Amino acid sequence: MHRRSDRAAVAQRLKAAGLKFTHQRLAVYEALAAAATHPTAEEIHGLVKAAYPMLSLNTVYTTLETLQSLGLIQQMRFLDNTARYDANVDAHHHVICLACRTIEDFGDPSLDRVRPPASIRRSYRLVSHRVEFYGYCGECRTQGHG
Amino acid sequence: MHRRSDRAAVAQRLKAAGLKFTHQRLAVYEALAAAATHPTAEEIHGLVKAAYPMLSLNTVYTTLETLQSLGLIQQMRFLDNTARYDANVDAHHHVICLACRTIEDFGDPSLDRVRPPASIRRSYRLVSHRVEFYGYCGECRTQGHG
DNA sequence: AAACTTTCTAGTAATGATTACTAAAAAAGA
DNA sequence: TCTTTTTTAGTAATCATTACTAGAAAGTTT
Repeated sequence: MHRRSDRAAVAQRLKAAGLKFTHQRLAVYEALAAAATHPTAEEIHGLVKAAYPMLSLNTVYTTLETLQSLGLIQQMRFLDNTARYDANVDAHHHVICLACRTIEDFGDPSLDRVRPPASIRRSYRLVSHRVEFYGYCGECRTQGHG
Repeated sequence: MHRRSDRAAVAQRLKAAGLKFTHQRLAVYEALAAAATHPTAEEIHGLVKAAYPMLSLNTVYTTLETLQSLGLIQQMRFLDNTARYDANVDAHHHVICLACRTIEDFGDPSLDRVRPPASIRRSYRLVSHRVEFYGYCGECRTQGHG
């Protein structure tokens, strides 16, 4: 999840877009790339503050927006009204636990290939898709939820 | 979309749950059932106010929550940070236009049958899933967006 | 490296969506 | 009708996110 090339990729993409390469941008990106979960802006802020105590939540928001516009990360929304972020921009899908709301990623070539009906394909120029599964994870079930 | 049985279904489900059958609840449900789009709470409020001018936005929120907990409607979130609602609780999927953000429903039996990898099926008790396609609708493309 | 130019950050304030609280109104039952 | 309980409408509070701006940092030129 945290290859050495990531840092270079961020620098390169920022440069190509005429943007500056800053500690804050790298810190936000690396925190997200290292996270196994899909943190919210506030959670990312908490992660990064250990190393950069004065980095503001506001900067986390603008940095996430910047990284997203460069295609380095993606934003997604599930059950709650907070945006969650993911440094994995490859096609992948999600399972969301309805009890603890944990979100797990997985890849699946057969899900990558699904297509909508022909009528939809005719009227839209499609660029991506995503499959979300909802259920109850093993841990929540052993605790009697779901 | 607006079968006569809907009204009776609402009354019945409310009764079964020990809740009261009110004008407001019916009005919210019927506005949503009649809508071809996936309105936000605020949009529903706008729709309902024509008939019930003093119905508050607050009541729309609590009513939507009530109807959702009874399984009569469903809430979903896509690109923006507002919840959208749908009276269609049957399995169905969505295409979202990245330019105008319109959301279109469609049914597709083959998409209803997709399953995640075995490892996920082993660890989760799955209850539902949903496929979301992102792209650009015909109208936006003729206007040069996407 | 110093000076210069431009972009970025941090802080505060503002906005927008949603929830909390509560007195008064409406529904359901006796 | 009277009583009991739930619901509504209104206001205020909260949470996520965006707007604005002066000072700080990055990149560039000398």
